Parts: sequence; structure tokens; C-alpha cells
Amino acid sequence: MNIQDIAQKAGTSIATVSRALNNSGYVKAETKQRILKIVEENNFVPSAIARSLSRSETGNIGVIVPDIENPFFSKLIVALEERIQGTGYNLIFLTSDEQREKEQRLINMIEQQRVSGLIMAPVAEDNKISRRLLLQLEEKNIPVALVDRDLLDSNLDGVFMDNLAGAYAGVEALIKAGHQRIGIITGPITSKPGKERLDGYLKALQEYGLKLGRDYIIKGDFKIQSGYEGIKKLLALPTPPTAVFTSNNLMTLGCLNYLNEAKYQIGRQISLVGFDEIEVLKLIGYPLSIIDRDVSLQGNLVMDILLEKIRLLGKDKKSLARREVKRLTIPYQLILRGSEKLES
Amino acid sequence: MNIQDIAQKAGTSIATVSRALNNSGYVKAETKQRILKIVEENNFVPSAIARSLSRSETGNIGVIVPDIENPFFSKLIVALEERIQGTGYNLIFLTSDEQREKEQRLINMIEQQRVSGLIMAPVAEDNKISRRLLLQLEEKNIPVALVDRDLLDSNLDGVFMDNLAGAYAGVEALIKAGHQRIGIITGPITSKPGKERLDGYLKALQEYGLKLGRDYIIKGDFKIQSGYEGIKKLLALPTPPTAVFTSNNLMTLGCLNYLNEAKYQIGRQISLVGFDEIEVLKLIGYPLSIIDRDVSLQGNLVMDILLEKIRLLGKDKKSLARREVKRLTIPYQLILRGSEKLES
DNA sequence: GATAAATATGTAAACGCTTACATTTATTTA
DNA sequence: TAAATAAATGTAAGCGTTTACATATTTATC
Repeated sequence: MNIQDIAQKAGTSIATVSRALNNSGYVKAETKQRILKIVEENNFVPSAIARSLSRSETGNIGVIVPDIENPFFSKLIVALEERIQGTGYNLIFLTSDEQREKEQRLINMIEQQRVSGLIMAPVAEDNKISRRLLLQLEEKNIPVALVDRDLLDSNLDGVFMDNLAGAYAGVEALIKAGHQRIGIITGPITSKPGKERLDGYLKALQEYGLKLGRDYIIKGDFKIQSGYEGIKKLLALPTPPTAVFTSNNLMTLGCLNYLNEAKYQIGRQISLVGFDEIEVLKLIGYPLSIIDRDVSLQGNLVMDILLEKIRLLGKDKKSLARREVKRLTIPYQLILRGSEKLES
Repeated sequence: MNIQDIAQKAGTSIATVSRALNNSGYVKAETKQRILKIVEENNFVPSAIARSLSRSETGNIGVIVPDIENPFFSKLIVALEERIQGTGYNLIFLTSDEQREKEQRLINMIEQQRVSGLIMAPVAEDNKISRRLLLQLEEKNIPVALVDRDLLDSNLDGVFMDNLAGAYAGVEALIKAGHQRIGIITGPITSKPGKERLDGYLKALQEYGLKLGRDYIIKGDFKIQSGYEGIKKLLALPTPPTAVFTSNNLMTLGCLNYLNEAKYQIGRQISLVGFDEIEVLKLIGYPLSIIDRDVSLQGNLVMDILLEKIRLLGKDKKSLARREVKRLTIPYQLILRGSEKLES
């Protein structure tokens, strides 16, 4: 069943059916009525594929995040969803699973699908291939906006956060609580948040004159397991740290998991400050101190940027080119709930 | 840039380019080489839209879940993703946000997009419109498979779980722990899990000869807030329950949130058993007793069913029609960690 | 009531691929 | 070496829409 069949039954041309379906151009009220009735009776649903091909645009917006199980990203997705309501665009979610190659495949796939735009949180900042692919997208008039994670030398629009200042504040809180030996579990240092949070940690140590060995820096990968392994290693050091700063929520969880297994008690033998909220813990009143941010805001802002780019593009390719790149940084919030200090 | 341009530059016809790109038919090795080189140089990416239109199939599979922030569903999504790797199909995630109308819109949208199949967890069991839409999809040769939640009188393929037995076991555990007054916070009774879990609760009470008033049954909606409100109401009763059974993870969290705020202690003043795992609590060793299930298994099974249907369809429309409907039920697991009992 | 303007509808090209069928060229086979 | 087969390529229709342009009809204007 296609528009042709409907036209036939209604005794009109396909052009008229198309106009009736799209509320475009002139169609006599009764003709429209008749057509819609036939559409209804036959459960006709027009093909977005054919429409996209004809219009040379799909109205779909791709979203690529590294990890759908991370509440930060699912919350972000919800924000994106909310913001897109009523615009007529659809969102297509994809997850790169923290894998560079998969990310590359997905970008390619999304390009094949001829999306109207792409929002992405890249797996790694130094992924040259992804960078090239994204820049190509833009050349082909598919606007891109980054979120949370950046891509080196790409100068793409995006909404990030002040990771360095956030991590600095977190570590500072530990220092002020009296800690001298503070370990960190980093994210992949190839990712913007991973690197900047480490930098924040280093800066805090330096400014407060703490000189610590490199053993106190454990490389993680933003996943639970690496948090678990990380703190295990830290606590096995000859002079273990008395506090640990973790670079994201999942690794914080990994730490908590290990601490629980190994019967360490937060606030007694060890202190902890983590990056990003863990909603569940907040709800049950678990006293975890964290660096947080307004995820919804971040989502709204990046969606606004992308929609603006798409709109400009619709008007005129040139006006998009003239537009100034927008790279926003949202602030952090330090939320102290007790886990940063040891009981005296 | 399209296949035409490539053909031009390569000095061949578009058919040859198409064959080179799809590894189909005969193409001389050097010709292919030449074509691929030109494709490469020009960063040409073929249009999936045009391909879909031409082939009359997209190779995209839609997935509609009610809540992306619920870890159960994000875990399910991961399982679906894993299972689809290597099949050549793509997944498109959409969330209905527990709203019936939105679900309907999404089904329509997915139909417009001419997906090759749909996996869905319906918001409500009694949604006649969604049912009609899904049955229509099947008539139009778009296979559907349900997951976790059912649709009344639809007899669609799907993978569910033994909610009744699970809830029964959970409540039974509370009874065996000595509780006589047990409240429940239900899901929407219009959803299969919501209804069946309530039935399991009622059955357990009956079999153990406990007669409780209707005040002990609080209607929730599978969201955090309703858990919070629910247990608040229960504890405000003249003779409040000593234990509560919650019908899903988010409502359990809502309960925990209230208990924390109101300074109730699990195991002292109140006992709790909830449906579905809460990973975070498990990791930190929080002694919450739950009814769980193998989410990955559920995802794998439903994907297998859908892929099988798609495959049959490819072979021959008739063989799909002849196929027997597959409705699987996966078992529950009762995991007792202590929250079911009160300290004596 | 003639003319202009607004409304309604139709025709056909275009979007960018795939693929059945036709044709040409190279390789086997007898 | 002619005939048969396999390999390589091309031609053109088709997928289901949208939309520019053309044409027909109605309504407004003087």
C-alpha cells in the first residue's frame, strides 16, 4: 500500500494525496477529508524512507554515547529527548561501548542513514579517525555537536564541564579534611574528562605542596571493574593512601564494591570523593561526597546548539559557515556528605 | 556525491559501482579496486535511505522501552545490542516514558521508518490502540516481539518472566521471616508485571491464611516517587505493616529514600523485599532482598525470536504465518540478603 | 461580465540506490 | 575452432515520496 493506491481509491493524483498528508499547498477541504478517510480505513502509513529520499533529509538526529548503562548518560539521553519534543525531529541512540572502532563504525552508519545532525560523546580525545569522520560529516552539511567529551584539534561545537576545577575542588576537600596521602583512579587519559580530572588532582597536590609518588595514580577506564582493581592496588601499597579520588561514578562504585568486600569502612580506614552523582546512594542517604553538575542543563544546551546549527543550515549553507563555533563549559558543584573525612 | 559520480570518475556504470560496493554479482578485481579507491578518495558514503527504498527493507530494528533510566531496561538494551552484533542489523532505541500516547506515536513513527522488526515492552497491557498498531505491523510483514510486558489478547511472541511465582516467593520469604502484616506497592495494574506481582502477593497471603485490608495495597506506577509516597502512606496507617513488598526496583528505591528520610531502619522497624536487582546496592553490600532474573537471557531470547521471524519472512511470507507463536517465560530467583527479616 | 487573483488539482522529474535482464567479453570444452 | 559456459559490464525500471511547474476551476474586483 502506497500513496499511489490511496490516490487511486480517492480518485485524485498522488500529488494531492501528498499535500493532504503533509498539510502543504492547496487541497479542498472535502478532498482532504475523503483522502484522510481512505488513509484511515486502509491503515496507510507513509514511508519515511521515500520521503527522506525525496526531501533529501531525514529529520533524524543521531546520538552516540559511550555507555548506556552509566546513569550519567541515560540521564543525558532523557534530557535530549525532552528537549527535542515538538521539534519534529527524532532521536536515534547508539552506544559505542567505550570502543574506538565501534564508534567509528557507528559514525559511518549514521552517515549512511543521512541523519540531520549528530550529538556525540567521543570515546577518546585522540581518536584521529573519529575526528576525521566528524569533520567530514560537517563538510557534508551534517552538523555535529559534542557533549561531555572532546576531540582534540577538532574545534567542534560542544558542551563540556569544568573537569579540572571540579577535580581540584574534590581533592582540595580531601586535603582540607586532613589527608596527606591521596590516590586517584583516573579515566582513560585519552579522554578529555579523564585527562582534565587528573590534571585537577595534580594541581591540587601541587598547590598544597603535597608530593606524592606515581604509585598513587592508577589508570582506570571509567568502568566499574577498573575502580575495583584500582583501589585494591592503592590499598596494597607499602604506605597506602588514606583517601582516594575517583574520576567517575562507575569507578567510584567499583571502589565501594572492593571496600565492602575487603571490609574497609569509609570514614574509618579510608576516605573517598568521586566524580559524578550516584543517584541510588543519594536516595538511601549514603554519605558519599561527590563532584556533580547539571546533567539536564548539559543535555539541553547541546541539543539547542545542534538544533540551531540545523536551522541555520536550512536557511542557507553560508550562514552556518559564518557562525561562530560554540563551546560551552558548565560549572561543577562540590557536594560534601561526609565521605571525605575520617572520624577522629 | 552519489554512486553516479563515482561511476563517472571510474568510467563504469552505476550498476558496477553498486556491485563493487556490495560484493554482489561479478566485478573484475581491478575494476573493483579502482572503484573502491575513488570511493575512498572522495569519502563517499552510500545512502542507506536510497538503498532501503530500493531493497524495500531497512535492516533497522526498533526497540521501544518505557524507561531508559531504569537499569533493568538499560541492561536489557545492552543484551539486545550484544546479540545483534554481526547480524548486519542496526538497533534503534526509543523510549515511551511510561506514556501510552507516546508509545502509540512511537509505533507509528517506527512503522513510517519501515523497520525490519520491532521489540517492545508495552507501557500498559490494556492499551488497545498499541495492540491494534502492533497487529497491523505484523500484517504488514513487520515482525514484532514483546519483552517483559505483555499486551492483552494479542498473542504476540515474547519473553516474559514468572512474575506471579516471583512475587509469591518474595512475600513468602517475608511471611516465613515472621511477618503478619505485609504491605505491597504495586506497579500499574494495567501492566502484566504490575498485575501478576500483585496476584503473587495476594496468593501468598491467602495460602498462608493472612487476611489483610485493602489499605495494605498501594498503587504505584513503577517510578521512584510512587515508592516514596507509597511507603509513606503504609507507615502512616493505624496499624502499619511490618514489612513491605515493592513491585519494581525504582519503587524500592523510593521506599528506601523515604525510610532514610524518616529515619526508619531496615531490619529494625521495617522489612523489605523488592522486585528486580539494584546493582548499586548489591555492589556496596547493602542487604536488600530481592526477586531477580537473568536480564541478559531475556534480551538474548527475545532478540533470537525476532531474528528468527525476520529470517522466516525473508524466505517466504507463508512460512512465517505457519510458524507457531513463541511465548517464553524465564524463571525468577529469590535472593535473600537480610532485609526480609527483623532483628529479634 | 471581463479580468485578475486565489484556490485546487494534475503531470512528471527528481531523490540515490538495487537488480532483472541484456549484452559483451573471456574462458572452457569437445 | 566452433560452441558452450562463465565472467564482466551496461541499460533501465523500480522503490515511494515531494515539489516545481502547468493547468483548471473558483472567487473577488471593478
